[in-house]
Parts: sequence; C-alpha cells; structure tokens
Amino acid sequence: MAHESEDGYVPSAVEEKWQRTWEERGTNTFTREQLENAKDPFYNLMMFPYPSAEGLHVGNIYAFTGADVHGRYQRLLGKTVFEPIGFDAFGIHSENFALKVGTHPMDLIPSNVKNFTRQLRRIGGMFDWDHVVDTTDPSYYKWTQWVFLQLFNAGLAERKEAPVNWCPSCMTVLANEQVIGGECERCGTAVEQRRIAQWFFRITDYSQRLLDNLERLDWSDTTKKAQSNWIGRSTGAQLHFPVVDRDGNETGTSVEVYTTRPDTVFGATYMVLSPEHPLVEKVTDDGLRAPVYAYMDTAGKKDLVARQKTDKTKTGVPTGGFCRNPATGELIPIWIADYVLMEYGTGAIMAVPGHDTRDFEFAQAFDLPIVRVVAGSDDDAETPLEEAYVGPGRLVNSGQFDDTDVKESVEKVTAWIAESGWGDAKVNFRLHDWCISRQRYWGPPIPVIYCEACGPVGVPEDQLPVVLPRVEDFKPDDSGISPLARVEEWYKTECPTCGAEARRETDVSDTFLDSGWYFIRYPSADFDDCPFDEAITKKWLPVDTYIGGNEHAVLHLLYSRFLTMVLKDLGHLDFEEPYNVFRAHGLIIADGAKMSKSKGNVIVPDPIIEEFGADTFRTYLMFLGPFEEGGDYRPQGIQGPFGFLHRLWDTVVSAGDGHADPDVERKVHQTIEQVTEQLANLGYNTSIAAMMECLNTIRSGGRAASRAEVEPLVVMIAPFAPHMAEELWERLGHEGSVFDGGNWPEFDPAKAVENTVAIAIQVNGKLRATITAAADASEESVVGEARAEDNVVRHLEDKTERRVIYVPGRLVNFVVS
RNA sequence: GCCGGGGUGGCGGAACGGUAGACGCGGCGGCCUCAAAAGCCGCUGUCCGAAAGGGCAUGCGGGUUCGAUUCCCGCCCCCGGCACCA
Repeated sequence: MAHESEDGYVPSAVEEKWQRTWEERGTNTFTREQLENAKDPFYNLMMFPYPSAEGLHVGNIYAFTGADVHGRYQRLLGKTVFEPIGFDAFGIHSENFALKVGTHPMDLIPSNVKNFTRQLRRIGGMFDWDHVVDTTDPSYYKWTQWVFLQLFNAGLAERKEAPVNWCPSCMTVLANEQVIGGECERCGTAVEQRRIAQWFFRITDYSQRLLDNLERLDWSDTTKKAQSNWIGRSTGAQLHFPVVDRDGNETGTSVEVYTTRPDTVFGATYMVLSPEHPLVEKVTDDGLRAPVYAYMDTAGKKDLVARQKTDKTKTGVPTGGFCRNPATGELIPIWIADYVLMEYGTGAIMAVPGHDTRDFEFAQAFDLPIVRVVAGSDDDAETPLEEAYVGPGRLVNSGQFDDTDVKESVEKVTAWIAESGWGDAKVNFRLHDWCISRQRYWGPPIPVIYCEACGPVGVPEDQLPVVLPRVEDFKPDDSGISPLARVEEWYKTECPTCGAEARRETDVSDTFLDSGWYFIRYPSADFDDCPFDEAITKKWLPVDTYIGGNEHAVLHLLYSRFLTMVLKDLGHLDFEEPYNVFRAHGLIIADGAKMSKSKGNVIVPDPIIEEFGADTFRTYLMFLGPFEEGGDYRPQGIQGPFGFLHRLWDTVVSAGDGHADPDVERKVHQTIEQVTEQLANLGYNTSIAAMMECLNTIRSGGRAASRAEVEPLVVMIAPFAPHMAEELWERLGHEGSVFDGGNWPEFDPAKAVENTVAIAIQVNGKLRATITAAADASEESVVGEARAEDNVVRHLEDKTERRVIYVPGRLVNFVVS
C-alpha cells in the first residue's frame, strides 16, 4: 500500500522517473575523458558492502545514505563528484553461507550482487555504475595479486610458521577478527591454536610512520585513538640478564627482556620465560625437565584465548636455571609461565613483583621474594607490600638511585644501564605483522610457485591472474590445508624461473587485501592493462571524504594505509595517506541493540521504501539522530519527514509568482546559512529540522508561497530527497538536473538580519521578562525598557543594584543584593 | 583494569558560557467528514496558583562565573572497543 496524496505527489512514480532519467542522461556516471578532465574533482568514498544473501538492511542503507548525502551536497556546491560503489564479495562469510545452502559461491555471488544493485539503485544513490568493482572478478583480483607481488618483490612479504586460530567445529582457520572473545564467530566453539606456515606482510616496519601520520589526518578522533592504541607504542628498555650456572659463573648466554619500567630493575627478583621461548631448553635443569616439558605441553595446547579464560590465575614452573640481576648482582631464578606471551617484546620478562600487579600475583602464588623499590609519600623503604605499588614516589633499595623521583628515574636508570653495557632504551609496538594466508577456498590465490631448486617464486606479472578454479568440493577439512591442495591439475605447474616441475601456493589471501586497495582501482576500473592509470590516479586520489563504520578502525583502515605507503615507497603512487577525511557514522539501534542478524532485530528496508518512497526513507534516516552517533529506529518516526516532504511538495507546486515576503525571506536566508554550515559537518538531523522550521514559517497562517521563497528549499532538500528535488526543480521551470551547475543557494547576510530582537531580562540570572527591541537599539534604551517591566520592577524593589550585565541582542541581567 | 563515547520531557533528539527542551514522534482538544483515514489548527517538562506569577528541573556532590546542559574537581550509571602487551 503506497501513500498517494491528492496533491499529485506520487513518490514511486517520481522516483522511478528520475532513476530512469539519471541513467539515460548519464547524470552520475563518468567516461574516461570526463574523469581525466574533471573540474574541481571530489572523491566521495563509502565502504563497499559484502553482498550477503539477505540483502541490505536498514543499518547498511543508513551508512550509504549518509555518505550519498555528503556527495550530493558537494556536487550542489559545484564540484565534480565521483561516488563509486562495489562489492567485497570474497571471504569466509560468503563461503560459509555457500556451504550452508549448498550453492557454489560462483553462482551465489552474482545473484546477491544483482539484488544489492537493485536496492542501491532504488534508494537513489549517486553511484557511478560504470566504475563498479567486484573483488571476485578475475579482472580485479589479477591486480590484487599484482599488489601482493609488489610486496613480495620488495621483501615485505615473508613466509613463516606462526600460530593461527583454528575452529575445531568448523574445521577451518579463522582470521583474528573472526574470533570474538576467544570463540568462533559463527558457532561459538572455543578456538584452538595451530602452527602453520603463513604469508605475512611486514606492516610492523611501518609502525612509527602509521602512528606519526595520524596526527595530520582529519579523521574522527575515536578512530584515530583506536588506531594508535592498536599500534600500541611503548617506550622502555631492552636488557640482558646473564644466565649463570650452579656456581654462579656466567654461561655466555643471556635472557633478553623488555620492560617499560627499567627504573625498577633493582626489584627484579625472578625471570619468566614464555613457554615457547627458545631458551627454555637451555636453562632448564636436568632434574626439572619432566615438569617443564609437561607445562610447555599444556600451555601449548592452550592458545591466547584459553590462556585468558583461566581468569588470570597464574600458573608456571621453575626451570632450575638462574640469571644474575646485573643491577643488584644477585642470582634470581628463571621460571616459565604462560602469562608471558611470546608475541610481545622478547617473550621474556624480568619480574618486579613489588611494582607490577601480575608479577605480584605470581610471586605470591609461588612464594617468590617481593622487594620494594618505590616508596610513595607515606611509605618507607621497609613497609611490606600488600599489593603491587604502581603509584608515584621515589626509588628505594636501588643503590645509587635511592631517593630519585620515579618520574625522573626512568631516564637516569636507562642511561646508567646503557653506560654499563647491559641494555639500552627501546621502543616497542604491539602491532604484529599482518597474516594474509587463508587455508580456504573463496579468495584470490596467492601468486607464488614453490620450486625445489628456486624456492618460492612470484608468479610473473604476465601470467596473472592466477585464476581461482571452480571446485565443487571446496569444503575445508581438519588438515589445515586449503581445499585447493586437493586439485592436483591446478597446483601442479612449472617453475617460472627454471622450468622444473613445481607447485602453486594453495592458500588464498585475506579479504582485507582485496579491500586494502579497492579505492585506488575505482577511477581506473575500466583499465585492463594496469591496476590504476597514472593520470587518473593523480587527478582523483587521495580520497576526499571516506565515510564508514568504526568497526574497521583498526583493520581495513590500517591495512589500506599501510598498502598505500608501500605503493608510494615503490614509486607507484605520489601520496602515502589514502583518505584525507574519514568520518565514522553511528549505529542504528533497534529494540535497544545494534541491528544485526544474530540479535534478530534486522529491519528490511524494501517494504518501507515501497510504502513511503526512497526520499522519505532517506530523510527519515538522516533525521533520527546525529549521523556520527546513530540513533533509535522507530517505525512511527517516519511520519514526520513524510508529512514534511508532502507539505513541501504542496507548497512548491502551488507557489505563485510574486516577490518574496521580507519576513519569509529573512527566515529563508537564515536557513541557508544554517544548512550550508551544518551539512559541511554532517549535521544532517539539525539541517532537516532547520528546513522544517523554514517551511513552517513559509506556510504559517495558511499563506500562499512564492516561487522565490521556496526555490532555495528545493535545492537544499536535494541531498536528502534527490528525486523529489529533481521533479520540483523541473516544475519550477529549470532545464536539466538540479545537481548540475552548482545550484546551491547563496547566503546573503544582509537578507538574514533581524530588525527586531527578543531580549531576555534577568534578575540575578533568573528570567523575569522578555522584551522586543530594535536590533540597533542602544544599551541605554534597552536597559531602560527592561527596568520598566512590571515584573522586573517587582524583583528590584528593596534591593541594591550592584551591576547590570548587557549582552547586545541577547539579554540584560540585573545583579542585585 | 585500560581506552573511547554518552546520561536533557512519555520517546528520538536541539541548544557560540546567555530565554533549557528547537525539530519531530506520541498524547490531549478542536475543525473537516454520515463515519473513518488523511489533512489542518491549538495545547503538551513538573509542582503550587483562579490568574498574575512563583518554585523545581539537563545522572549525583562540590567549584569557577553576573549567569553553567556547556568550563574545572570528585563520584555513580550506560554503551562500544581492547584486554596477563611486561
């Protein structure tokens, strides 16, 4: 049931007409020449969707609409706006769904893409359908493989054995991002750890640069913060503690540790190695091998996840070995414990139980000595510690550093350590190298060939793409090996270097590699002889505004920054930051929770669009809350924007000639000022409110409007209700699209000034009256008038006036006592 | 525990340190109608008061200020992310 009013506004007809017209006229699409010669180019990017079988839900539409409004606004300002869209269609998600329904992904994806395309057209997005990118198309992933080869040839891709997340129920490897709180995102089974040889990108080589550049990016603060936390820079020192034998003689080996508190080194009373640490074997006393190996064995079976699940209860065993604390000269025992992670720092720590909560717990559990080396203001050096003390204070029991303030001590102690030659200052990052291998089927094959003689060889560029073969049995199994390894005729090949019999890499790459560079491909999507054209890339990149979900703050956004830096360093690009501006949109909340399939609160947009039209739906979504914060989706709420658009239509189609009324014109110009400013900052809800207010003024008292009054409103509503705006623009007698020619109304400050203003009159800050005064009235006359108000007189009686505060055009405040 | 973001009417939300609650939803009353829907008009934070007017109100407690939703200090609660990172 569609709402059609008698005023002639039939949303479905108007929308159908303009979607057809845009397509026929090529309003939103560009030819290669147009892209090359565009004036004032503006690249408006949004995160391309994964084309699920369910289609886009209201949350997705919300994100795309908000980004589309921004693009349309920029275009109305006169810019040439390129707004591409594509499909991120590879990955475990699609593959799992394909397995579930028993349809091959190669058959499934095209029909999903078709459905997404229909929805995205229906909602009225300003997409350039001539530059669509589909990551599963060999003409795209040919260049994804090319990107891999750039890193491979530059030594930034390396193959090494590493632990991966293994879901024993799904029998597959999972990406870190598919592990939620230690469990498989899909089935909730606890994830195990396995060691498999993987390809890694050396993103850690770029840690400092990725961090430093953040400062000059115009991104949402939350996103920048999340990213810098993820990179996790910390400063401290790396020290080596010599390993000693039974008699206290140095053995020539030492344990390297990283600490952020080198100043507490005098309090290091034992050492802890991660169970995986290479030195464990060496330092373990013969008599203790059995328990040590047993512990390594249990710890090895637990992954990071299971280790966390132990409620942080500390476990560990002594190795029987000892180090000398180079600061105190004392012998301290070496333990192994799984609270020390091989992945961070050196995989070993000096334990300072007095001043580290974890070490304190461990020392208590195993009765290890706890020494105080920092004293707070109320403590003395001998006060026994009941918990780790991490506050401010001065060093104690620390030799020549006694009484040094902790704040200064880090630097001083580090300098002393460096002089003494057993360590130095060191910066550490928590960022790890990016594992891009997936032992799955549905992804681009990693373009590497293994040859007995030549080792891993990159597939030569002229042999790309390495096409993913159609395999009917693509189910993963417990072997930890990709299903492609079952396809002998595919993986058997010749070494490109020596021609000997060789074997293809059978893993595919992470979907984040697909999405790591798609924005570079878009403008060059129609080039098949290169990943991106030099001139067009120079013209259009980097991206002007990127709008998307904050869930990608540390994944996609970090990876694509890294790849852009690499491509720049290799001479392929002349910029190193891909997105000048990034804004994270908020989330749509339904029934008190984020809209998601698992919560069962997903709202399907199609019937709503059917009933109210895309324009009303778009306007409602943008009105329900601040775009960057999201808001509650309430079905009733759509009535407001629905009525507003209908009234706007009525007003415009029945508007007469004639001049604008000065009072109305003032309101219109105030609205232009407000909306222009707010739209630039994605203030969509308040912009719409301002336009509603303006229309209320135009219509007040049932007066007839003139075209001069309503025309600015037609243009300003266009980003939200593009179809209706086009139709009204045409009916107002204009040729062509409202979006062409920079039709944004110009704000005239002279027309917006009020000649009278309401002045609040306060006594001691409390409102006692309101008066109307001429805008140019003098302070004297305003204060005089204020003083004459009955209610003010009453409150001034029997009081002594101390001061009068006068804020021109706003208020008068009498301060009395 | 750490890092973000928030607590404002019945609800979603507005407010350069300056009349708190714009705009909208819902509710109430009215017009139109045989009736309903749609549309239109008015009212709508709360308490006292016939009214004029006054008191109380932006999570809680302090502070700065002529004036605080806004700035500062100390708490409480909610949402999101990270989490044995040495």
